[in-house]
Amino acid sequence: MATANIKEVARHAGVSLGTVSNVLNRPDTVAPATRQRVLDAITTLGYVRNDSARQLRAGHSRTVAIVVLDVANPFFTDVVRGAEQVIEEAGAMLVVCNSGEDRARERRHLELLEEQRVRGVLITPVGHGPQPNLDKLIDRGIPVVLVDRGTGRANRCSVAVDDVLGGRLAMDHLLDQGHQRIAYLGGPLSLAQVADRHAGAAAALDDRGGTAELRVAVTTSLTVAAGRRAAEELLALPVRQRPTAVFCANDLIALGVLQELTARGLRVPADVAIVGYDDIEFADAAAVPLSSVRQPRDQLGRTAAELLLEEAESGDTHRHRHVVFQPELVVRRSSEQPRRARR
Amino acid sequence: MATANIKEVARHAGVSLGTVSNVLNRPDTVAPATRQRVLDAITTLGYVRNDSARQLRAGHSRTVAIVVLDVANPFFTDVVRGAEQVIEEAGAMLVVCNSGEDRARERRHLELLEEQRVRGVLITPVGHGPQPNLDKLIDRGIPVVLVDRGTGRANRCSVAVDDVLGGRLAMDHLLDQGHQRIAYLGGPLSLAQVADRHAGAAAALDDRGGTAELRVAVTTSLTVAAGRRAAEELLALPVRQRPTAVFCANDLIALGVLQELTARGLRVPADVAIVGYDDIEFADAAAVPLSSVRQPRDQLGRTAAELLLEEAESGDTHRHRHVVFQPELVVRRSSEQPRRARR
DNA sequence: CCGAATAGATGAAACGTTTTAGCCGCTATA
DNA sequence: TATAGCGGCTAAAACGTTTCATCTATTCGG
Repeated sequence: MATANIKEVARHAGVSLGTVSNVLNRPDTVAPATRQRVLDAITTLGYVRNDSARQLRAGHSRTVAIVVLDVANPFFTDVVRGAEQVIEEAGAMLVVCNSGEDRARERRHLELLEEQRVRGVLITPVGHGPQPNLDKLIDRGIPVVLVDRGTGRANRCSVAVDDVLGGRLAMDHLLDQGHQRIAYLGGPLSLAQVADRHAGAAAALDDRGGTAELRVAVTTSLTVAAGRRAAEELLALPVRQRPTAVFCANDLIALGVLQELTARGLRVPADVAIVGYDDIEFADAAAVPLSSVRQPRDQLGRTAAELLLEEAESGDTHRHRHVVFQPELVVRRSSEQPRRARR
Repeated sequence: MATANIKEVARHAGVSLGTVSNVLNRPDTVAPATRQRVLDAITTLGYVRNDSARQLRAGHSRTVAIVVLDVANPFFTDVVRGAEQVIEEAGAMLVVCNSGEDRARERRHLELLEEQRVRGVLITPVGHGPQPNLDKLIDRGIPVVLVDRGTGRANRCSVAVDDVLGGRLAMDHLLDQGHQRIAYLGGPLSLAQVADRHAGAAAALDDRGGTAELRVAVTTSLTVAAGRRAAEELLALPVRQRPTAVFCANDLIALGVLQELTARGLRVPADVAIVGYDDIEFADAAAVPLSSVRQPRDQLGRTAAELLLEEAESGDTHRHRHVVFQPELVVRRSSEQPRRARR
C-alpha cells in the first residue's frame, strides 16, 4: 500500500497540512472539533508518521546506540538491559550493535551510526589509545559515553568499574589461599579491561613481595571456547610448572577452563583453583560454583544511559563526568578449598 | 559543527549537486578528474551522508530489525549472531529490539519500527493467535519473518524448530529411564514454544499408554529466577507426589531448578532428573551437566535473515516459505543415572 | 564535413515532515 | 469606536538526498 502521508490526512480532514502536524505534536493548540476530525482521518487512512522525514527536519534521530564487544556475553546483555530501561523511559529507542572485539566492525558501525545522525552512542571500545572515530563523532556534536572504560579524557563521559582493584581483589584472595604459581588468563591485551585486571593482579603480587609468581596466558577472545584452549595449554606444561590457581579475565573464560580441566580429570579447586570476573548469572550454576569479581552490570548500563541523555539535553552547558563503581569479590567453591603450604 | 551537506561539497568542488550524488552512487559515470575533485572536497569538508534524507527519498531504510523475547537469553543471542552475519554481508544493519515477553513493549517496538520504515522485521512474537500489528506491517509492504515459530499463514515466511518433536524426544528419554512422575516446567503458556514442547511431551506420554503422569507447573517467564521459584514449589509437595524428573521449557529454567534443588540438598539426577531445552553453551558447564534438546540456533538466525532479504529483493514475485529444522536430544549427566524400577 | 550518437554534467522536482510568519475574526480594553 | 491581543488556522520554506529529463561538447561513422 502506498502509505498515506500528512498531506492526504489534511485533505481528508479538510484542514491544512500544518494543522495536522499540530494535532500530532501540540494537540492542545488546536480546537477540539478539528482535532477530532484530524484524528479520525488518521485512523481511517491508517496514517503512520514517517520518521525519516521527521529526522531530516530535526537534524538528528531519536535513537541511541550501544556498541558492545560481544552480544552473547551475559555481562553485556545485562548492561544493555540496564541502558534499555532508561532510554525507553525517555521515549527513545536503543539499538544494539556488536563489534565482536573487531576494530573494523566497530568502525563500520560507527560510520553507519554517524550517517544516521543518532542521538548518542554508548560504547565499550575495542582498543585503548586514541580513538579517531569517536573523536569524529564528538566533533560532530554526537554525545559519546564510554562504558566499562574509565578515562581522563575531557571530551566525553564515562562509567566504569575499577578493574585494577578487581584484579587486586582476586589476586589477594588467591595469595591468601597460599598459591605460589598463579596464571592470569585473558586477552587480547589490547582490551583495556584485560590489561587493567592484569595490572591489578600484578600489583597485588608486588605488594606482597613474596616468592609467588604470575604467569600470563593471552587468549584471542573472552569466550568459553578461548578458555578451553587456554586450559589445554596449561595442561601441556610440566606438572611442576603448572599453576595451582588461575585468575580469568572474565567468567566465560573461567567456565571454559573449568570444563576443560574437569574433562581432563583435574579437580577444581583441589588441583587448580579458579577465580573469574563479572559474576554472571551462570557463575553460580557452574559445575563447581565459580568465585568471581562482581560488577554492578545493569547499573553500569543505567548510569551510562543517564549521562548520555543528560548530555543530549543540556548541550553545551554539559560538564563531562566520570563515574567509577567498586567491584566486589564473591568467593565460591572454585577457589575456597582450605589448604596449607603449597608447592 | 554544522555538518557539511552535499551542496557545500558541490560548491567546493566546483560541480553541480547531482554530480556529487553520482560520485557517491554511480562513480563510473563521472569523469576520473572530476570524481577526484569531488572526493577531495568530501574529505576536506569531512562530509558524511545524511541517512535520513536518503531514506526519505528511497522510501525505506536499510536496516532490518530483530525483535526477541529476551536479549539476555543465550538462545536468542545466538540467533541474533546468525542473523547479523547475513544482514551485514548484505550491507544492511541489524538492530536488536527486546520485547521482554511483554506484549505492550512488543507493540511499541513494532510501531516505532513502522515509523522508521525498516526494510524488514525478524520476530519471535510474544503470543500466538492473531497478530494485528504484524499484519499491519505486512499490509504496508514490510516483509516479516517469524523466528522460532512455524505457521501455516500464507502472508509471511517462517523458520522454526519442531518443538513438538523436541518435547517428544525429552519425554521419551525420561520415560525410558523409568520415571513415572514427571513435571513440565515452563511458561507463560501463551508462548507457543512453551505450549508446543508441552504438547510433544504429552503426546509421548499418551503413546506409551502406561501409568506415568505428567504434571505441569507454569512459570511466569523463561528465566533462571523463574526456575528457582518453580523448584521451590516442587519441593513444597509431599514427597510421595514429588516428581522424579522434570522437563524444562528452556535451559535457563533448568539451570534455576538445578541450583535450587542442589541448594536444598537434593541430588541430580539421583533424586530428580532434569532435561532442559536449547542446549545453550552453559548447559554443558552446569553443576551437573544438563541434558537438553538442541536447536540449530545460529542457522535459525541465518536462514531467517536470508528469507527476509530474499523477500525484500524480489518483492511481489516472492513465494513465502516455511523452514522447519529438527531438534536433537543431547543426553548428559543430569538425566542419565542408570536406574531400575521407580516408584 | 555533417548528422547522430554519446559521455559528462546540470537543474529542478520530489520525498514527508516541522516550523515560522502571518492572516482572520473575535473579544476585551481604553 | 479604535486598538490591541488572542485563539485558530494557513501557506510556504526548509531539511539533504536521489533521480530524471535536459543540455553541451565531443567523437564517430559515413
